[in-house]
Amino acid sequence: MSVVTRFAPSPTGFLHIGGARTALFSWLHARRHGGRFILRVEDTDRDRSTEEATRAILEGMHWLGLDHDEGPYFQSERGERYREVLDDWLATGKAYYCFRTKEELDELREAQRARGEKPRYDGYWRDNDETPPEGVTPCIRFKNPLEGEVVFDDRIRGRVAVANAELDDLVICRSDGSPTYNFCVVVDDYDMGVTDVVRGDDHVSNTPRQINMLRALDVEPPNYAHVPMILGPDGKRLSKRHGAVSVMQYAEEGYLAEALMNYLVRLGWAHGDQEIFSRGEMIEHFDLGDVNHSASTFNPEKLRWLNQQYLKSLHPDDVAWRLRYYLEQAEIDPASGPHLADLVKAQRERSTTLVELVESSRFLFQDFLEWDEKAVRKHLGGAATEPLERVRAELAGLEFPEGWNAAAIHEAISGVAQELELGMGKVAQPVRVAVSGTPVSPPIDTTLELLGRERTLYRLDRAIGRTREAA
RNA sequence: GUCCCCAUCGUCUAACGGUUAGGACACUGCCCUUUCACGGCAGUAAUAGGGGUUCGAAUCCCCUUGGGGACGCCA
Repeated sequence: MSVVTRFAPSPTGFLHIGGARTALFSWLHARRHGGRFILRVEDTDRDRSTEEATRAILEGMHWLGLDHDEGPYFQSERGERYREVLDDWLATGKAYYCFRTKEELDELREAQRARGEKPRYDGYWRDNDETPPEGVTPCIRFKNPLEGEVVFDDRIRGRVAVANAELDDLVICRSDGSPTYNFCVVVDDYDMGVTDVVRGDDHVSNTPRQINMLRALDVEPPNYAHVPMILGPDGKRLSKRHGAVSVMQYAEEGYLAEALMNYLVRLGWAHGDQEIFSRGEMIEHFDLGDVNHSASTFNPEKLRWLNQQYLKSLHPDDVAWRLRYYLEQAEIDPASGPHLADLVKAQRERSTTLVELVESSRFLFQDFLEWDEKAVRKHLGGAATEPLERVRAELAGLEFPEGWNAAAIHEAISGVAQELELGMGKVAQPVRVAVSGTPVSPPIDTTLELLGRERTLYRLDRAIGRTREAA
């Protein structure tokens, strides 16, 4: 049988790291086996679901390249089908109306907790012919088996067993007529032919209930694979209300989708000692059976490292193309500076994100107004006047653009250093501070090549003004 | 509280009964060097604790401890 997996987020917020990894594993499993990957939006809770969240999730999936073969389906559009099953179960005694009010249930649970018991519905209306109380709109509950145990073989953690005595009759339809999550999942997974349910760890305890409902539907349950949670740096579970960050936030911060995917796939899964995986390699090697059993902690440092690895290995034109967006976000006109691919080649070894790359390159597009005072004191004192003037004179002799290249610039600068019997540092650093305002930039010849002749000479003049004053 | 699950360096992980317990991030040192990086080399650092099983246990079993999840007319 061909594999069918699904990702089924509830549209109550953005797509965060945890959800993205679950989606990735599910997608990978489908791709690995040449199966289909379905996207299904679980919006049965109409109060909390928003269209905006749906869009955000779709956007995140798209950015990561997690393409679906079917959907997105919306549970909110499948009401008729749910009603049909509900009516059938009611008619055949697999489900029943429950007239317990919210208040009664709260009381019940409180008392149970006080007695040290597991809080649960007491089954009062399960087999009850009493006349229903006035004015109470009932909800519908599923008749969970009272005896025996539910066993399933989790693809990730192996055999899991839960006694039916631990399970109560859960609400499958609210008193307002809307079906609930656990019920919809069961109907949908069956209708959509899902063969492998890959989902978060937090769903293990739902699984036995869902299996019981599947049995009520008279179908065999799918395979289940519960992937462990992702923890924040504090060791606490990453959730929407606790430190979870939208994947699109990473996009905004200049991370590459490839890097994030690579980071995510290695969180809870490994293939020997391999750290870098192309999309194809992930698909080729991924196996649910190799997924770890324990939760893992999100490590931003490693993500940064990976991002730089991708920055360095991707084609410069590709990176340059993506860079435009970040330049514009930083209010930099991409046309007002060096060729972007050349810029990428020069800066990617010292940038971990595209945002960083943009910031450290700003001086190549715009005149800087702020100087790094410490660097000025150190490198633009009176002693720097002569080297700077000499360099300026040499560079002024180079024609632009034919003679303006790193090799010629390097020759000019090292020539000055030799003439003045100074180390390269004594010449290059003043020049660097002069043109960038900081003590850090790519190799000075490359920096000047990227900056261009006109800007270079202007900034050298400006700096010489300062060194003279300092003298 | 009850049920379920989990446990190798600080972090991500390798090992699928026999290894000096390997790799990666981070950290430290050295090398390279016109700065910062990149890169190279080296180093610190782990099988939670206790019992079994076995010739042999990180690996299998039990207990303890610690962590997580679930216990909704949320998903």
